[in-house]
Amino acid sequence: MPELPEVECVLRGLEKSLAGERIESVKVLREQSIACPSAKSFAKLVPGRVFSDFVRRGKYLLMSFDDGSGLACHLRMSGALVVKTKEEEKDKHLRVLFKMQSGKELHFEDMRVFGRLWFVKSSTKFQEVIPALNKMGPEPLTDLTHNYLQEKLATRSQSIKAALLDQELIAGIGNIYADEVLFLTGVHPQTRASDLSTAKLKKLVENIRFVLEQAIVAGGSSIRDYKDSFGVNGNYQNEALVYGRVGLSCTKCERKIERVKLAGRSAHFCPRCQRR
DNA sequence: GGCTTATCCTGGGCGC
DNA sequence: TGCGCCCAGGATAAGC
Repeated sequence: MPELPEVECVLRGLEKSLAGERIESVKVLREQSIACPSAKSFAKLVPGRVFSDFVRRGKYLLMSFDDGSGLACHLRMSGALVVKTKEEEKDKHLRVLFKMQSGKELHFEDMRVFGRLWFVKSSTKFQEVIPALNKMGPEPLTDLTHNYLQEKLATRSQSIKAALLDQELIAGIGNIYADEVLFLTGVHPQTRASDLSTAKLKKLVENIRFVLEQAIVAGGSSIRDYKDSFGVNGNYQNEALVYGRVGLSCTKCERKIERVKLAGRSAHFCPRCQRR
């Protein structure tokens, strides 16, 4: 499931493959995948545009065209943007097909149909069409500091796990990396967010950077449904320390990894290394 | 206002 | 083999 590192890997791949490419046609196979405008308008408005800039904000992919308009995408749980040739086999979960003038194809595949695409006119900013972008917290790789977290978490009574998943607090962290970061920091996921000491917050920020950077280097995670823009699975799942390891031994102390339901999500932790 | 829970959606895994 | 149930989770709406 794509989080910040996976989106970053997809973005880098798309930039390599599609910069300067002109879209010839668009076929929407599942109308639900288009958030804005209507699927019909989307298919009519996008052809003829040329990809120029590629930017990531949190888990959003923001792709600008040379005329100032743009294409935004959120992969949600199972979405993938894959560049293929027209000879390659079409995935059965193909939702939107972009054909380039050069013969390349961009496939938006999405098994669970949670992913969304937006077309943004040249006179409009991405933030005007996607309000979530206005409220999004700092980028963890570049702008996050422990002072910011300390200030924001001081009055939060919710769990630290729920807080890490809040995109308005920090952009881009999802369930997998939140669990990994908390394990490395030695913090139980159910710890009250306001209870973390300054030292723990400093360590938390360091570990957020470390885990996300490691995951990008590994090409993202392949736990469940993620693949990059070349259709290749990542390698980070081989390095996950707690996520998806319920009942297996902790890599530090050999206690069995446990799982609890928290904020509607499963939280994986070591009961000895992450005491409440 | 802060927080939790339900909802959307599909396929894989499991038990019967 | 086939059926039904449960689970996975990001964003958002609804409810407390």
